Amino acid sequence: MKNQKKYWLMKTEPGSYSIDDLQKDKITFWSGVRNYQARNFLRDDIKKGNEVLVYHSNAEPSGIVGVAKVIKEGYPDPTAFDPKSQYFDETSSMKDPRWFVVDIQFVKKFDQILSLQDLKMDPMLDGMELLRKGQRLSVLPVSEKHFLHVLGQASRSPKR
DNA sequence: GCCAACGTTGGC
DNA sequence: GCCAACGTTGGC
Repeated sequence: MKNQKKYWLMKTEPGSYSIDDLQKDKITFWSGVRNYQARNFLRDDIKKGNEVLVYHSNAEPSGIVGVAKVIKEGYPDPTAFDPKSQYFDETSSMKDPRWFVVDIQFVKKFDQILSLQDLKMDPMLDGMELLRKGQRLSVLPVSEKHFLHVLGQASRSPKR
């Protein structure tokens, strides 16, 4: 069976790259992922046209801040080959690249962040990978049901 | 800054 | 292959 996952969540620390940076850049390559499970998603499973929830971690508050779309599938992470990059990895070679990236394009920034606290309190999101205790993966699959629900929550009129 | 919950490394 | 030591992530 082909892998049919279509929706993903990608974490970033807004201090290093935020949704605002993505909105400004329009397109970026999602670099610096140095975890094998996340690498496998980037290399094998994430397809052109897939949609991505952008998540701010180590933020105030942490939470989902917007949506992006995959426009180019996995290819070797150029920062792994760059000795000047903080993501440089001498064990990754051009011939046998160890780390991968995808290109994503900005789609939208939510009017209000969906904080981790909001997400945890939402019974519709029970079972969401992101909310699993100890979950540290920076690239995660999201079910269609959860993805659509998050979009719905984000487009509601702001709480006051 | 603390620390739980991971993932990775390397000795054996 | 086991597992202790170490490093990292990320909430709080």
